[in-house]
Order: sequence, then C-alpha cells, then structure tokens
Amino acid sequence: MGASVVLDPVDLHLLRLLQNDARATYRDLAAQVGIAASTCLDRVARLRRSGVILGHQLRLDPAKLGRGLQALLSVQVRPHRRELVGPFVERVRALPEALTVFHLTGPDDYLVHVAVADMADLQRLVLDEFTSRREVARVETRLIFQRWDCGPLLPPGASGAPPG
Amino acid sequence: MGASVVLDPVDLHLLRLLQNDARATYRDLAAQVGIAASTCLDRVARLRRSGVILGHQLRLDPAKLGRGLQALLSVQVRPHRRELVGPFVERVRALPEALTVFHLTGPDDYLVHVAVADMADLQRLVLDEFTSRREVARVETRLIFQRWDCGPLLPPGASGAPPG
DNA sequence: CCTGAAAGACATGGGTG
DNA sequence: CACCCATGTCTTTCAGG
Repeated sequence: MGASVVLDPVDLHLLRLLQNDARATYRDLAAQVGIAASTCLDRVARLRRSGVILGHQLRLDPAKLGRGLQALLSVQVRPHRRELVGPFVERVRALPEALTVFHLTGPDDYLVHVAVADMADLQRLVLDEFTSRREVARVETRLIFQRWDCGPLLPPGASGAPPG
Repeated sequence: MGASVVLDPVDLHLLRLLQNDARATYRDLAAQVGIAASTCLDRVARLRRSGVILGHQLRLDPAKLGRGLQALLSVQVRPHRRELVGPFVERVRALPEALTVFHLTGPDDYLVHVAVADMADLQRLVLDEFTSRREVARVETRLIFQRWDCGPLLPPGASGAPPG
C-alpha cells in the first residue's frame, strides 16, 4: 500500500504540469507531453488509482479571507499518552484557525500552523484554546513573516526539467 | 490589493465544497448550493479574479513517490541580511526535497519542510545543503511522525456548517 | 440570477504497432 | 501492452431576458 510506484518520464512530465495547474485539460496536457488525449486520461486515471494523486485542492489567499496573520505554535502535550493526544489533535484540527498539525520528534510534540485575523485574535486563540488546557504543558508562538511554496514534488533522482 | 473581500453565504458554501474537491463540476456545485450552473461559474470566476482563489493544486502522496520520510529543519542564517538570506531562500526553494519554506520571528529564522527517501537521504541533505554552508549558523532537525490537514479555510466568524 | 443553445471536454470501445 | 482514433455523453460557457 505505502509502496513506491514506478513512474516513467511521461508520468513525471504529467505530474509536473498538473502541479502547476491541476485544472489543465487532458487535451492541453496531452499536447504538451506529446501523447493522445485519451492516453493522457489513462495515465492520470492510473496515477489516481495507484494513490500517487491524492486529490485536487483549492489554494486560497488567507489574507483575502480576513486572516492576514499566520503563526506556528509549538505545543508540548504532557503526559504524552494516547488517551490525551488523540482528543487534543482532533480538537485542534477542528479549530477554524488551524491549517495543519504536525506530530514531531523532539521536545515540542506538535506544531500547529494557524491563520488568524490579527494579533488580538492570535492571543485569544493561544490563551483560550491552548494554554488554558490542562494537557498543554507549553506553547511557543512564532509569527510567519512569509511563506514560500517550493517546486513540484518528484521522486528522488528525477531530473527537474522535462525530457526532450 | 491585500484587502479583505466581501463574501456572502453562497460564496462561502462554494469555497467549502471546492476545498473538499476542487474538480467538482459546476453543475454539481450548483445543485448543492441551490443556484444555476452558469451562476456558479460566475461566482467562481469572480472569486478567482478577486484573488480569493489563487489556483488549483494537485495533492500528491510523497511516500508513493519514494519520499517516505518528512522532516522540519529549523535554520539560523547569520548574519541575517538581505544579501545573504535572499539567495539562501532561493537555493533552498530549488531543492527537490523542499516542500515549503517559512520565514519566522524568533531565534530560528527559517523553517524548511522537506520530504526525503530515508534517513540517509536526510543526513545527506542536512550536511551537504545546510550545515556545510557558511551562512547557515545552526540547523535543528525534527522528524514528522504524522501530518494532518485541517478543515476548510473560512473567514473569521463564518460558521463551519453550510446554511440551512 | 435563470434559461437555453452552441462549443468543447471527457470517457468509452475498437483497432494498430 | 501501450498507444491512438472515433464517437456519444456530459460539462462548460456565452447570449439574452
């Protein structure tokens, strides 16, 4: 299930193009890759079935939605036992301010990426939803100046440039 | 430009649905929201023009691409001046292992989310691309046990459930 | 904001190297 | 077996009210 999948250069080219614009038509994709549209459809359908493509996501601008401030919260949950951390993660995931939650190695058990309206909103979030909780031993807040998304995700060793 | 945008309940409902499945057809969206398909198209086009919708992204499974290990690297860049950090960020963004880069407040200037093949690959990445660099004063590596994506991003105060 | 029609994309089945 | 071509169906898109 979690095994790696064999991908030929055509698959990689398709994935690269789709990561730039996931709504590109199969016709356009096929033209750029140099195969027929139906073949392109077959390829992408297979990538979906094999689990390489998990889904299609909308990228939104948090600032345009009135969430101009983003932060990372490092959270220690003590004691770090299943019956405590399970509900903790679910509660945090359900917060409208939460974007992503990471469970990490190291002294800070969880990293929570949040988007809030402003500093007062962030203060309220930290005080009411984190430090006031018994299971939360410590919270460290870092503001995000800027965020960059990186190039397309490709298998190790795959060249970044399209072939030919 | 960065200003917030007025969104009525129909817009919010559309955004919620599209965040679940960004490739849903306008026909299906319209049926669920209770408007005509053409109106739905108008709405989404306006959301795109106004910048609320930045784009459509493919969600891939890093493990299926042979990148089964993810980590967060906290990086101190010293001295923290523009002529050093600009190239640093661009170089890191260009790494095939890099997923996201954050510029943060606090003692750790940058947080880099990476996906690698295995522990040896991570070691190589840290040693060759980070600690060997003159401008990198310190790197702290934390492994990611698990990652959760959270609910749809909505404006502050917007109810999470669609309107009855 | 809806209706309706035209243009276009998707998805299937059959044929070829 | 992977690919291409042709076709019916559905979706998108643009008038007009």
